Amino acid sequence: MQKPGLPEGTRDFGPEQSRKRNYIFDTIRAVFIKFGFQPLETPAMENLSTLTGKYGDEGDQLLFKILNNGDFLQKADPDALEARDSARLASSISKRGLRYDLTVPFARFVVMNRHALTFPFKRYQVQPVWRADRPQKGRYREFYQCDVDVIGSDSLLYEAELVQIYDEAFADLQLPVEIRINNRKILYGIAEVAGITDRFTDMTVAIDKLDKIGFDGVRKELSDRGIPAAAVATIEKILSASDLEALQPVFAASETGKQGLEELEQVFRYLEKVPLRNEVRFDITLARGLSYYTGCIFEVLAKGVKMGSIGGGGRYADLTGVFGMPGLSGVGVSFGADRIYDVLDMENLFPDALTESVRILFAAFDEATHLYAFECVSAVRAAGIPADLYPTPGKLKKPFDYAAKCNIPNVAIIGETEMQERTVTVKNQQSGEQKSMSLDELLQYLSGH
RNA sequence: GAGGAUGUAGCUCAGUUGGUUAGAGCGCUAGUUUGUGGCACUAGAGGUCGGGGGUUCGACCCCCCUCAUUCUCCCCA
Repeated sequence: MQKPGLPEGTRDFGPEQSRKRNYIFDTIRAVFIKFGFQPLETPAMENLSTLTGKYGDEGDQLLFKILNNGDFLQKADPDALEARDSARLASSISKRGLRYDLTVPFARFVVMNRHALTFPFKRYQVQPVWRADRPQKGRYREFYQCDVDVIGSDSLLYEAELVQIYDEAFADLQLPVEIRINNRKILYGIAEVAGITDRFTDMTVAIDKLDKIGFDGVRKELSDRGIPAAAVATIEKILSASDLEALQPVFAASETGKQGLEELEQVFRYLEKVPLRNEVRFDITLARGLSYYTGCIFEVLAKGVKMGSIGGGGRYADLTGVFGMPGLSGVGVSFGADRIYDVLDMENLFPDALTESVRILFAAFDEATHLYAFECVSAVRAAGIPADLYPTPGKLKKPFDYAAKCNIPNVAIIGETEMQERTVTVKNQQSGEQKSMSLDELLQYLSGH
């Protein structure tokens, strides 16, 4: 006999967890649909050529690769095999990999189906993704993303809609969040003003850590990355500006920076027109890792909870370009369902009703009454009410025990008398109240209890 | 990729400086007037102590190796 186990960083979801997860998915999906997004599903695996080079060097290393079928070593690169060079060998023995996110497969889909799509194309996608990261708290190797993207328009209307979607979905989930927004062009403008456009990435990585390591830490990080002291001083001065207005004079010398400012102002002009239930905040230090973002970027943090971001996204001016379809701008955001689950669980924010499986359990005493009970449970089900029949007739201890453990609120007792009178005796598990009623009365009773 | 922690019953964990037959709680099964659950009581099943090697008269305990899980850093949802 072998010991059963699960691969590192993956999990089973039992009935209760699944119900809670579906609650999250359903809530988010309903908002997506309301905003006019259309469903899309893509395969778990993609050609590696589709995935590699889209997420930076680190991302490439986190891709799960799938071993080719058949006698793959026969066709393996003999030199790489001899040299034990895994990186080089991989391409000759693996041509497919598990998807790393939902955005790149979406871009591939758009390019392949451009003839059939009407732009701007709004799609949502709720599927698992896989990353060969070292698992830890709030980080898994298999996790779900709920993505919404619009492709084929550079209108800032969509940035505003996506903020609204975040706001509404988290309000529906009763989870207070802070939605942070920034613009890649503002970050580039900082680099321009500081005269270090060649060190743009180093700069963003460093200032992204501001709320974690403070100004002193950022200063050190910038210096360590070889950015001159004068530039560090300039950056620090710009970072201390907390609102958009204060940045106006700073970007007098940066066309890109100015443009970033204008974009954010436009987004806020839209948002001023609608009521929002969560805090939306401009955060100049927000950077985000993925290299394809070009305009607005977003991040969502749960308030008062120690957990990484539970959502993020941004504008990418030319994601489809690598697949041979340039000039198509897109913007999208993602909900990290598994982290949202962890936060809702920690904060006890799941609705109580989620634990209920069926409304009523039928229990009978012998073969004859069991048959009548089967008739009854079928009638209840036919009325669209979830119901169950305990499989073995006999003493009532077992079915009552079962009902208690499965959180079933009503138990119907079916005995000789009930069968004769064509009634059922229903006990409410919570109040202990018990009464006899006809089947019609039962249906009415159940729709209320 | 770097570093730490933990592996003992189905689950959560005790286990003395190394000493006879390895424990508890929960869960499970069966009972406690054969038409009534959560509670209580009684009885019972269930472990090659992650695996391999070593030290020792003797190892759950000490040493080495290995596997698995988990946490932190990097990075991310």
